[in-house]
Amino acid sequence: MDILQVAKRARVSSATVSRVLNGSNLVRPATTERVRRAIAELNYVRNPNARSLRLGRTRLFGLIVSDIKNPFFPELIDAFEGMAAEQGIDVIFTHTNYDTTRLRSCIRRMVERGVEGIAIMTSEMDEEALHQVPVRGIATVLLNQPALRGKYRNVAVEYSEGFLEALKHLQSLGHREIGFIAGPSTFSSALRRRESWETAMKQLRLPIRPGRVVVGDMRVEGGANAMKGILAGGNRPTAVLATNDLMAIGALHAAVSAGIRIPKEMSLCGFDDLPVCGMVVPQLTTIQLPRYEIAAHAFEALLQAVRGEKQTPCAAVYPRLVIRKSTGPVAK
Amino acid sequence: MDILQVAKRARVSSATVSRVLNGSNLVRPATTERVRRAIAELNYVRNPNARSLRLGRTRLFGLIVSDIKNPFFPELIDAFEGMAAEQGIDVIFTHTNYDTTRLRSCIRRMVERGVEGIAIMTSEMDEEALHQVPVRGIATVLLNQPALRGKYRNVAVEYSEGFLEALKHLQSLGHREIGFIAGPSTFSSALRRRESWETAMKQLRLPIRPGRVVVGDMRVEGGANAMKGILAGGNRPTAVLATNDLMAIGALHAAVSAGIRIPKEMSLCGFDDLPVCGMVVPQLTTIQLPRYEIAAHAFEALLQAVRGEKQTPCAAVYPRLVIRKSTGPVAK
DNA sequence: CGATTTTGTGAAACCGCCTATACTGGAAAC
DNA sequence: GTTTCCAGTATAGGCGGTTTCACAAAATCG
Repeated sequence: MDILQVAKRARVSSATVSRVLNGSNLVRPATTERVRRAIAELNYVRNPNARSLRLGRTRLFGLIVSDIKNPFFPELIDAFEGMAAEQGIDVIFTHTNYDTTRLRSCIRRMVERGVEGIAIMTSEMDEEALHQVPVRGIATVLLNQPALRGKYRNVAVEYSEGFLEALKHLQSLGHREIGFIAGPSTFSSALRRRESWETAMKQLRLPIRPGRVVVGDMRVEGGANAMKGILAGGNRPTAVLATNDLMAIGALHAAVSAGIRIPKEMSLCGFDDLPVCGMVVPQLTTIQLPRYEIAAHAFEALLQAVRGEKQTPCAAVYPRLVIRKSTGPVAK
Repeated sequence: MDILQVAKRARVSSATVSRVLNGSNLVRPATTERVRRAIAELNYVRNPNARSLRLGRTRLFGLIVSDIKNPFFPELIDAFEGMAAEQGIDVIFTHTNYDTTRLRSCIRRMVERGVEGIAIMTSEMDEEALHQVPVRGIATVLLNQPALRGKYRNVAVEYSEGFLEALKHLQSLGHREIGFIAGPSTFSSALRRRESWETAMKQLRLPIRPGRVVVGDMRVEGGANAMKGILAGGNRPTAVLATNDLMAIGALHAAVSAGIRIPKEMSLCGFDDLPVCGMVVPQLTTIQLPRYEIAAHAFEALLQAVRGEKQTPCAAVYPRLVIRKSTGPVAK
């Protein structure tokens, strides 16, 4: 079922069929029509391998995420894939499970598959694994890896902005004693969020007291435990921020179990804005990570690189506060 | 950077390099070693297009889902992609947004890309769109499309089993007056769930009363409205099942807002077992759809087909009840 | 009406890899 | 010492497209 069959049926040469297929304007309308009909009649589909081989372009992007089950990623994938579809680009997709070794093999698979660009939207990173990529002229874009800025395209998340906005919101409600549920410092993103929180606290002259920062495991459980820790300590804060929504939800459970009413007796704010934030009671105030924007920037960067356009400088996205029901005026 | 460069450097012919690459055993070890070194030195990666073109095999599967943002799908994708990676198969991924037109173009893109198998895990379906696939000998597996059984491989979900188990559970708690929040009948999966519920109700001799079945839009909002409808009617049921978890959660919100305590005054049961079920208060009892199993069956079916093995008969998965905190003994 | 330009089409050369077939040199058999 | 055989390697063709270039047919012009 190749181009030659079509050519024969339309009584033209394969070259003409190819021209019709590619919308060349130097084929007579009548001929075009004949070819079109032959294509339809034979139900012909062109072979992308032959095409890519000849053209040296695959129109294929790779997308690597850490963990698709983490609700942060689906929206990102959704947006990325949608934009790709619009451009006639297919996306091959893999996930690493936060495993650097798997990241390596993912990258390798993509390179072997001949992708023209790779978006590595993982929280873990391995500079070694990246080395093989740029050598082959494959465009690469990373998520929030400022350390590698300059070498690779990067979509930066300006966490501080988000925390600043959230803290201002709490401050305006009268809160001054604010706790923080951090993540393990082995997660680069957790670490960065924690630093950004501290920066924002200092900027607003809010006190960071010992025992007010508790570490959780980034999951619901961990958030619950962290909140128990906070409640156990004396001098309870009037508001608590969490590194991510899952921990905020855990904290919510723990607080409710302890008989603390949210937001009446304590305000709570998460980070990420997962869909679940609107489903818990009370609905969770949170700092929204603009996932669509991240995907859009990443895709745009790859597209520019592939097209050989000049690269716009490193993109940044700004988290935004989403006020729901879990924050309120400080109890008198 | 082709095989010839490598051949030149290793002072052999391209044929020998190819043999080394493909693990042929008729190359002398010393030669193999020379070629290996040349490959490493040149950092050579073979061109998958040329390879696929020659071999007629792409080692590429397509995966189509309705909506990756629906938490039902990520786990499925995760499992599918994981199994594919183990087999050295890449996965190209698209989503339809429940749009039949998009399904068509998705399938088309996959066919053009030359996938060897397509898993169409969507809730919408269009038999027309499928026609082009088997013609090209591309393996296809559908999710829960009994109408097309026989023509295509199919992973069937035996909804009735799940409903039966849930209803027995409720029955054992003393419930007899059980309501149902259905989905729009335009969704084939919603329709099938509703029918299965009715079947199970009849089987257990439970009464299906008018006004007890309310339709929602499959989202949280719709569930809340449906519950309001149920509460507005007289003769309130003591337990309510929902077609999916999101609507069950909406129903939960509505019930709580109306001052009804769950599960003390009313039991509630969802369907799907999304991660969010464990995060709401009270945690939601639900019927679990075994997503990993679905993915596994689908992948296995494609793999068998591609390998030309004889097809095992149509696979089926059985939902299972997960009892949490939203169901309890009927109020006296 | 012949010369020149434009326009449409075909032949053939690739793209990088695999592999059937042909060939080589040396070991084994005679 | 020749023949036979075989492991190891090279040559060449083809997978299905695209594209350059050459050429024929039609259109334009003097």
